[in-house]
Amino acid sequence: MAGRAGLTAQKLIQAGAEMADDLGFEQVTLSALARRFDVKVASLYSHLKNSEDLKVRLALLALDELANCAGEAIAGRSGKDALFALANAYRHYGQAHPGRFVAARYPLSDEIAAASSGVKLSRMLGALLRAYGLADAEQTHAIRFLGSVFLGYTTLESAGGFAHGDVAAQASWERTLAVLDLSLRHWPPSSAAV
Amino acid sequence: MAGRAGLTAQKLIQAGAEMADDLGFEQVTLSALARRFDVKVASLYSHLKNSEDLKVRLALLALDELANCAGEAIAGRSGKDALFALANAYRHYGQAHPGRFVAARYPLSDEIAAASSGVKLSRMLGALLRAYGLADAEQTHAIRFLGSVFLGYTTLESAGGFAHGDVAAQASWERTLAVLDLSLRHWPPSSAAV
DNA sequence: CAGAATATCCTAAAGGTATTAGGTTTTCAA
DNA sequence: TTGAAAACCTAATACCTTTAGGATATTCTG
Repeated sequence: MAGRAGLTAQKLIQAGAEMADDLGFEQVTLSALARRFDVKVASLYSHLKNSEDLKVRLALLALDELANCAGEAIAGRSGKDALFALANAYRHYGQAHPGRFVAARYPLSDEIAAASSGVKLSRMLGALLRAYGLADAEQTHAIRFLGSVFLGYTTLESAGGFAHGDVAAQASWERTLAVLDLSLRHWPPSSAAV
Repeated sequence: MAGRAGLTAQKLIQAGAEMADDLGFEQVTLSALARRFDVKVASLYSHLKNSEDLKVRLALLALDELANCAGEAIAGRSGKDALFALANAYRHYGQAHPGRFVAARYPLSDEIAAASSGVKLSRMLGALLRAYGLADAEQTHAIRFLGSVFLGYTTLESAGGFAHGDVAAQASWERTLAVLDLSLRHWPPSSAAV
């Protein structure tokens, strides 16, 4: 490798991730990144395709870190224990890395999403569900349900949705986890009405 | 009123909402809006404070429409019927107005959020919950849970999260509704573990 | 090791969006 | 009718993004 600043896509993404957590995902621009490395903006195009590419790679990084955290959390656990561990890992990642967490929700194309660690997360949920003994046909539904709750709750919480300071968010979270476990243990038959 | 184009904050917001549904929320810029009305960008500053103001007002419009839809849906219903009606209204609004739906998730400051129709939605959920006979202390938790599921599910669905085309999204939604009803009917006691 | 190939970084230029500071014209009301 | 207020404009500034093409350093190769 050559050059004077020793840039790398890796370094740029990493710096972008830190910048996202510090200043917010929307503040992570090519210009800001160039300033950070004391380099001209055009120079970044040797390492990144464009601005969109930067955001996508940040999303992929965040999804990967999230999947790793979740993976470590559920290691050696199963059933309710695994469910709670994964859920807590998910939530804690969002609290520790708010910018990356927003990045993880950046819309990806179908192909890119299919190759991302998002599918790892999805598979972990599937594996975790086996302990609950759901019918095969219900697996996908349950995975979607869990994903919805995790995404929705953490989004609301990180956006200050219910940070009124009054009722403890921690208590709501615990109730949410209990409800998830209860739902999976009593998963409804496919006769549900609209 | 004077001028030649007869602009109004109202008209601008309305046009912005339509533009959001047609082209995407992120495409709704002051420039695009000015082009639409064949007016110079600077002219918009007579009606809107700035770009942020536009987005906030679009968010408020969307939240208001959403609350109205939900309100109509639950009129004359209660319990499970009301829950399903509200949930379906929420989801259908998102499908009919994808751009506005994204706008509704635009982060608002605490004061603005407190004055938005988001609180109406929240109160509707609370009213709906009464039929389930939850303890007072559990109301807030349950509202947050429902809000999380609605937000999470519709976000994932509208983002193509599980639009793989294979497993029907409608079936997952029905299962989700059934699970919500079940959860509220068997709401766990406050002894939930972490 | 010399020269070629390549990757890195730069300057320059163009195009888009946002914002502010002024003017000019239109409308409305006293 | 005339003057204030509102609507709209020109002009200028400031970012951010992207492409084109040039210069320099590194690395590969013979």
